[in-house]
Amino acid sequence: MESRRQEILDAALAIADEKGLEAVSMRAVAERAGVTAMALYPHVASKADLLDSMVGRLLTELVPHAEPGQDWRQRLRSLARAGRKLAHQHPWGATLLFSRPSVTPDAAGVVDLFYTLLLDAGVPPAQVPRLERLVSTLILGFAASEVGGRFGPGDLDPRERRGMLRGQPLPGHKALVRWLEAPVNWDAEFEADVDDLVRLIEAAAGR
Amino acid sequence: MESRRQEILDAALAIADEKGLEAVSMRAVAERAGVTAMALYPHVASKADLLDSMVGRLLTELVPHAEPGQDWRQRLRSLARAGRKLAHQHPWGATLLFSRPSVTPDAAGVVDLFYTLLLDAGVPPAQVPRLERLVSTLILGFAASEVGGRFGPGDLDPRERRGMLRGQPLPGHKALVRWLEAPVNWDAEFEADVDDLVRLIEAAAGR
DNA sequence: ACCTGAACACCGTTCAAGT
DNA sequence: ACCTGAACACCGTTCAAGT
Repeated sequence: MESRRQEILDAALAIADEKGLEAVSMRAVAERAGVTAMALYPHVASKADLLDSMVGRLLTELVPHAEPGQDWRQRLRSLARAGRKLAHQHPWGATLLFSRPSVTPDAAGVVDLFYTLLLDAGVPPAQVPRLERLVSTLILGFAASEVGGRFGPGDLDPRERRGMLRGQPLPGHKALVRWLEAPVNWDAEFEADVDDLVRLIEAAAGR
Repeated sequence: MESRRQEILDAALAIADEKGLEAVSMRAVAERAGVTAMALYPHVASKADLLDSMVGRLLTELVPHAEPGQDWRQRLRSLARAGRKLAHQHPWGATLLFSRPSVTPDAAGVVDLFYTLLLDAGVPPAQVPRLERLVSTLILGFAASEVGGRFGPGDLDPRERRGMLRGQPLPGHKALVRWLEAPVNWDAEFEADVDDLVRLIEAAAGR
C-alpha cells in the first residue's frame, strides 16, 4: 500500500549510510529511486518528513535488543551496546536524534524497554521517566560524541597538552599529563560508563 | 590585528542567535558585515572554519563560571548551570559541539575546569579523563535535547500514551500513565541529574 | 493519481579581473 | 592585500502542464 514511500526511504537510507547525511538531497534520493525530485512530493511531505522517517527506521531496529527473559542489568547493557553499535553503523542517526522528539510512535517502543527495565530494577515509578531520559541521554550523547568527532584527536600542540595555553596555565592538564598520553580504549570507557549507570539505578532503587 | 575576522565572527553569531544556524550563509554573513560573500575568504578559510570559531567563542564564555575559591560541588553546579543557560541563549551551539573535537585550544580551558574539580573531589587521576567526558556529555546531551526538541512534546495520541502502539502493548507506559501525565519541571530535573553526577563522583572518589 | 520540466530563490566556492 | 562580478555546480520547493 505504501511501498512507494518505502522505496524512497530505502534510497535515502542507502545514500546516508554510503555518503553521509549531507549527500541526502531530494534530487539524489529521487535519482536513486529512478524518478525526478518532484515525484517524491506526493509520498513525502518535505525533506524534514523524510529525515523523520529515517530516524524512525533506526529506532525500530533497536527494539529487538532487550530480550524480556533477562535480568534488567543484562537488558540495559545489551540495549546500550546495540544503541552504540547502531550509531557506528549509521553515524547520521545520532546527530539527528537530538533534534527530534523522543515521544514519537517510532521511539515509544524503545523508551518502553527502558521504562520496564527501570521498573524491574525497583526504581520508584515517579523517578522512572527522569532516569530514562538520563540513561538514554548519556548513551546517545556518548555515541554522538564518538561518531560526530567530539571525542576525536583534536588539535592541541605539545605545549598545550602539558598545561600552558596562551600564557595561561592549565593546572588540571598539567596534573594529568601522565594519564592523558595513553590512547583511550573507547569500548572499555563505554562499559565503565554503563557500569556507573547501573550503580546510579541501584542507588535510586534502594531507598 | 585580526579585527576584520572578529567583525565577520560577530556578524555570524548575531545571525545565528537571531535566526538560527541555518540562516548563517556566507552571503548573509557578508551582507551583515557590509561586504560581498567572496570578500570573507581571505579571513575565514571556509564555512566550516567559521562555524568552528563560533563554537570557540561560546566555550570561552563558559570559563569564568567556576570560581576557584569554592567547593568542587558548587563549582560543578555553577558550571553545569552556566552550560545549560548558554545552550538556551545560543541553541545552535549545543548541536554543533557534538561534531567538533573537545580537545581544542578554545575548549581546553573549560575541560581544565572539570579536571581540577574532579581532582579536588578526590577522584583518582586515572579516572578523571573518563569522568570529565561522562559529566560533560550528560550536561551537553541534556541541553542539546532541550533546545533541539528531543525533550519536546512529541506526537503520541492518547491511546498510545496509555500503552497501546499499533496493536502492541507498551507495558512500561501502561504502568506509568499516572506519572507521565504531569508536565515536567526541567529546571528541577536538571538539578536532580547534577545531584546524581555528584553522587557518582563521590563514589569514584571513595575507593 | 502520479509524474515531468521549467523556474524561483537560494547555497559554498573558484577564478579572472580590478584597485 | 583586499575586494568584486560572473560563473559553476548545486540546493528545496512551487507550479503549470502533461498522462
